[in-house]
Amino acid sequence: MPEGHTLHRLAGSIDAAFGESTPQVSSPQGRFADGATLLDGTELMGSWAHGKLLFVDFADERTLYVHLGLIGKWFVLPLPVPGEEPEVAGAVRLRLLSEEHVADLRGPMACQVVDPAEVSRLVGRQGPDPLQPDQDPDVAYARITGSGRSVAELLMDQTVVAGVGNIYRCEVLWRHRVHPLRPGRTLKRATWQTIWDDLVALMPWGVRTGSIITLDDVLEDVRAHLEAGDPVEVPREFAVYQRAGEPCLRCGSRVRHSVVAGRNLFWCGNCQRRT
DNA sequence: CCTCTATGGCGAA
DNA sequence: TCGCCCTAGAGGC
Repeated sequence: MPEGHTLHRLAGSIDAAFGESTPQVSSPQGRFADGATLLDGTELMGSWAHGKLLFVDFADERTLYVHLGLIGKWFVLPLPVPGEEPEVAGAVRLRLLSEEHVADLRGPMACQVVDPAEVSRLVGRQGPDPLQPDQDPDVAYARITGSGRSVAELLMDQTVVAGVGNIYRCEVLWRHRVHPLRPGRTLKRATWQTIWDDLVALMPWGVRTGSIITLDDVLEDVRAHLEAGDPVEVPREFAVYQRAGEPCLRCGSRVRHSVVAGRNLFWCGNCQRRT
């Protein structure tokens, strides 16, 4: 699940469930025992994200920094029975518990208590985040334009753009007909601006729904349901991601696949051009 | 039961 | 470029 939208959505959930309260903090699995002890009994001020980095601010300048990595998951749920702690299932690194909510964190790549200087350092290394206001896409373009690295690689580099993962990467390149293996230096400023604007438009729907939406017809459907106040179930449909060998939704040509820098890359060999 | 995979990222070679 | 870390769920036998 974890591309940037997941973390921003989580930050919102944690804020809503635990903001300005003092949850019990524990580490049922034991691997975050010291950190849990440090935070337990401290007021949780609020939660926020930059790209794929998630922060939970506690009092006394203590911040919980979490990176889900590839397989981490954090479930924030209302208690089935208020006031009654649910049993722990699986390897729960960190649990937040209030009278009304529980939040179980499993399998994160990073889970640690950091000070404000470390927060600045971590965020300072990140590129602009399409999910936040007042971000500067030129900071990203400055790193793209001179680079011999592929556009695919650059889009996944969190120091270039923060929050884009493999799905948004593959899909947004398809949407703008950009071949993923083009060197960054061949990407025109206007094309980058279009890609950035598209991420700014698309990713909030991921935050809203909890699912990555990159197909316009899916987006229209979801928008209509939300406006009507209907419950929405977002179909897991993509243009190229994990569709190797299937026909491109735009031109019918076969979707290509290759492993680049250890990650699956998908694109249409016909309508995504190298030039 | 086992093996494989995943929307990440790090460090060693 | 590769191996490795973290976890759960799916699929094969």
